[in-house]
Amino acid sequence: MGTRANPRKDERERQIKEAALHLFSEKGFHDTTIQEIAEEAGLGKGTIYWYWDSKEDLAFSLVEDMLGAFLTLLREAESWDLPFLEKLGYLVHRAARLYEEKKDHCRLLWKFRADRHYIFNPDYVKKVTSYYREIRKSLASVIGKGVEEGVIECDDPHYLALVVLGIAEGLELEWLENEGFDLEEALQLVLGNLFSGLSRESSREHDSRKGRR
Amino acid sequence: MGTRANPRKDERERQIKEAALHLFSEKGFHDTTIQEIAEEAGLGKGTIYWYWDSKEDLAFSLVEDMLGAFLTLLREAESWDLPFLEKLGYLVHRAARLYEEKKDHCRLLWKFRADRHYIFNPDYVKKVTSYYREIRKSLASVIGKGVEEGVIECDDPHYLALVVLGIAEGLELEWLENEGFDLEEALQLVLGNLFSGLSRESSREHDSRKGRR
DNA sequence: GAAAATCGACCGACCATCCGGTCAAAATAA
DNA sequence: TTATTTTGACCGGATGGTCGGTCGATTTTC
Repeated sequence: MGTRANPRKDERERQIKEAALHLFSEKGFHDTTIQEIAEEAGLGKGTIYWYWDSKEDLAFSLVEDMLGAFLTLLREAESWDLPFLEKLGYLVHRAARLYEEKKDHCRLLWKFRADRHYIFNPDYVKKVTSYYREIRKSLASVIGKGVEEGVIECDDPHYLALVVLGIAEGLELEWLENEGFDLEEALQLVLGNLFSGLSRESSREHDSRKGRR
Repeated sequence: MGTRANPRKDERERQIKEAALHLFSEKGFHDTTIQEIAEEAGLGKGTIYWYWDSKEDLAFSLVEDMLGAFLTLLREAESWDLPFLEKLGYLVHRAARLYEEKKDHCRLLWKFRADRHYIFNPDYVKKVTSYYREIRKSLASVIGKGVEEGVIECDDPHYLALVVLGIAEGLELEWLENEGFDLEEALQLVLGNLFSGLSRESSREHDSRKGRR
């Protein structure tokens, strides 16, 4: 029994996601109502439930869009054939560009991040957590190659990945909250100095801080 | 109408704040109910409204406790009579200790931060924003003294303060989310390399990144 | 090719529930 | 007794999700 294809499916999903992204990123999960999303999309409330199972479900698809894009970039970076420091610089450039392109997604992730456990049910939380873990692993692998190359000294690339992601997130926050803040410039400044510190310290005999745990 | 002082006032406020801190920091603002706070404090729901005007009001007093403590530390630091790099190192030490002591406050601030505009009414938001502004100003002043001392080169201490706070917040997040992450060590590593980069670059002739906007 | 039958996208009134805040009354202290 | 403190039943507003129904488009039938 040939079920009819829905010719408007893509357009509807786009409409709804666009409206949801706009509202969630501005007001957070709890203060955005399905009613508002429907209104902004120019559709009836019930229509949203035709395409998604729940408010949670809709929200998650937006989270996944961003985390997936970022993870994809990192995976790509793992295979770039560049000297470590250049690779890192280019990665920062690409990441900053991605953030710029998906600024609303960034805002949304930020709003959801703190209490993702109380927005999402355990299954979704597991998925989100797994994205973050994969992101850390991928970055750790990039850093690990830098260690192999002998460019930096670091006993625990996974720890350093954590630090780098922390820096990135903190600066991302400043970028979101301060008009005119140049995210890429700040990242290059801080990470540049961090890694040049880690490489210099490995040639001199220095104190004990070498990105170990 | 000689109003009697309420001998239980302090104890009650402590009980309620303690319960609220615990619940807000764990579940965020929206998913914590007044009922739950009252239960955990071992009091009736109405009693909370004897001591505070609203849920918002109670939440704000906890935010203020932390922001106030941090700002006080920074103001103190402004008056320490130490060479810049030592002052900064000690400040990081003290800040890390404060965070450790008030870890639940940190969690709470973090949960509230993203959507403070939708938790608090405009008056409270103004107060919170003003705390953050004062914190930036105070840190910028500390950094400014480092510039005056000639220890670092930096065209815009206010911008650098933003970057440093971003780093601190990002690493704070990793610390909150990763058991065993040593916040002070990470901060010293990253800020140490950042500032030693900024001082080295000012003695050599280097490229254009010098913590300017 | 026109009428009839079927389908499925869409709608929005409605329901069940939740929760911040109120208040009258009870308990306690002075 | 009077003033203060505490309580929790109750109120009203809000909202996520449901579901019966509509209607235009597609398919079938003649």
